[in-house]
Amino acid sequence: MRFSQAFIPTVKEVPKDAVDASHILLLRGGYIRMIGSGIYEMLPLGQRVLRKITHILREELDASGAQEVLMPALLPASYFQETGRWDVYGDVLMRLKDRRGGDYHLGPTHEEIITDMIRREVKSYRQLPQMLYQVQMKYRDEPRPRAGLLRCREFLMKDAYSFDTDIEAARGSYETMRETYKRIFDRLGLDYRVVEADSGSIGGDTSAEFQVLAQSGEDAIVACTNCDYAANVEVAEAKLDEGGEVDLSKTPERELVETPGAKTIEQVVAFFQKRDESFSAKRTIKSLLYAHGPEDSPTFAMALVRGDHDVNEIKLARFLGVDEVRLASDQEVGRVLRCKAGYVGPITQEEATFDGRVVADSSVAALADAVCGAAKTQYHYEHVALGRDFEAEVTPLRQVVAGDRCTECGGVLEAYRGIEGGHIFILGTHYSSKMNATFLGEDGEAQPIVMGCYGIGVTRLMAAAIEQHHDDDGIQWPMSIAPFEAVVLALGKDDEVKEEAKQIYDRLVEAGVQTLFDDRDERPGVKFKDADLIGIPIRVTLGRRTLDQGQAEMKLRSGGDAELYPIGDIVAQVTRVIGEADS
RNA sequence: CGGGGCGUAGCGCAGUUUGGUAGCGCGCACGGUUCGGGACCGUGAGGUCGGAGGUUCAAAUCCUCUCGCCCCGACCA
Repeated sequence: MRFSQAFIPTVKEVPKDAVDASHILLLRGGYIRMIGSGIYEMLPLGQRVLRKITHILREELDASGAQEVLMPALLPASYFQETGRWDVYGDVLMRLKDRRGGDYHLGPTHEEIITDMIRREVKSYRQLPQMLYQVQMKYRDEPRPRAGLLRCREFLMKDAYSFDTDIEAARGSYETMRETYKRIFDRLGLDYRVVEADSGSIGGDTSAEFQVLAQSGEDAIVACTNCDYAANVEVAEAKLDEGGEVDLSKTPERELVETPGAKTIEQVVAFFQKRDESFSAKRTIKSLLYAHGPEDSPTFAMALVRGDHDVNEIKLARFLGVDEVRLASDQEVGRVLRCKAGYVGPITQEEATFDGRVVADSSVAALADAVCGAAKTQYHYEHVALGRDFEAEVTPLRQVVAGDRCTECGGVLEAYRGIEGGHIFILGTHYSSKMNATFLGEDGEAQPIVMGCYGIGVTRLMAAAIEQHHDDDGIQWPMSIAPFEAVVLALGKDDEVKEEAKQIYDRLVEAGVQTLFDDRDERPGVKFKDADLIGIPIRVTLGRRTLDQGQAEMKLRSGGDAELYPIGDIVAQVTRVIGEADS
């Protein structure tokens, strides 16, 4: 492609509304444009990258035995109504009506549709297993689209679904996909971790996320420095804090202390540090009132963690045996405990009795002499201990943090931020039983098909790759997904230089190298800046000076110095670099 | 949904406090000089000031309503 004829509208200034590196660079490099909140156009460069990514996806999925299909994006409501997700999905579903008033929506994911496709055709165990996938736009009315392509309302996704006769076979499909995904993410040139994750509202029990490591990631994950264990902090486990008998013999009697204005752990610590400089949040108990169940008559439970820890709400909900919990409002705290939020504690005052469940993290059980809220506005207790001053059910309840010990091997856990690039699930019979997708087994009995589903956010990965591979000047694409493998710069207006550069370009194209030829009537600086911004991995530069020596220059966008080669060797050098990147 | 911010030329912004003929930089067009890291000089085109209503002799500026976008949080296969 000749740059002079290409539609690559690069921009010098940073667009006002972009904050994240990938968003800024995709906009500046002329890859994408926004036409509405969370809705983007793919310009030629962007579309080329997308095609590179989907090409890799298709190659690996086809090789694993999966077959590509294409389902509609526009869906009649009846399918989601069948499984209840028409209601469960709430505002996230992009809903619309046809001219007759019939309910429709745009597909946020396609479990129901593919299950219907299968149930209509599959009658016998002989027709299983099946693994189907598609690459298609998905629609979600996100509460808050953000960061360009990282969280959109319309986004390209590869979704795959497996159908097996029993759970063992389904596990096999899941493992196959897990390995396929690893090959895909490796080929995309991404630094990632496969982590244990929450299955969320899609249902099912076993799932893993493919997290692309990046500072700007929305997800917090931990990974063991010693073994393979890695998990989203939503579900991460850590070795329990040293249990054993807590020695209470030296713990003084509980004492009510007036702590004016000390509503946060920070303020409480500051207050007690006035008397004892060594006092820290590790000696406090943070008490939080949670609500669950119906909004109009919720049930309350109290969660206790050490002051320097955070409650893991997913663990709390699971322990309580409910779908989800939410923090009680200030009004609810006042009604239930007769004190203000900030002074909540497990030991209630006589004017209020708390009859809900009290759940404490195991680290709280290890405290022999702690400070906690007194459930009385402006007061805290000091010298309290679980088992002596109050009772609670003890369970791992807190969010795992860096420095915690791995449950598998005892190694130290490290914290990362990650971008969820892929998610694989074993769904079991969650959808097939609701939708009556059954087959006849060898014994002639009808039974529900066992399913799995596997997603990869294609547009999101395009942005994630940039979050991971860029510098101040622009993008540094991995070779496998770069819009072009090489760019040839012809410097100056010199016709001879231009002609020679054109010949290098022609020979590269002939050698099968995807090449962009910057033949524009621009000053050298502009061409260098654009080449860096767009991020093409290999840059070949020809100027008057190098031409006079019969040489051209090759430089890698990823770093290193520019090297001069005889013009006749340039093609071989470029193909060598591409070959090395492939292996 | 809660909190904060922003809508003025294609892009980035000033002008709004204190109403009085809409400006700057980049980009764009033309001419000239320049040509290995986003050149310089000159000339020029380009704006319903997000939209609607109101106050006023007069509104980008004041008032009311409304739409859109961004950030933090809540939320999120």
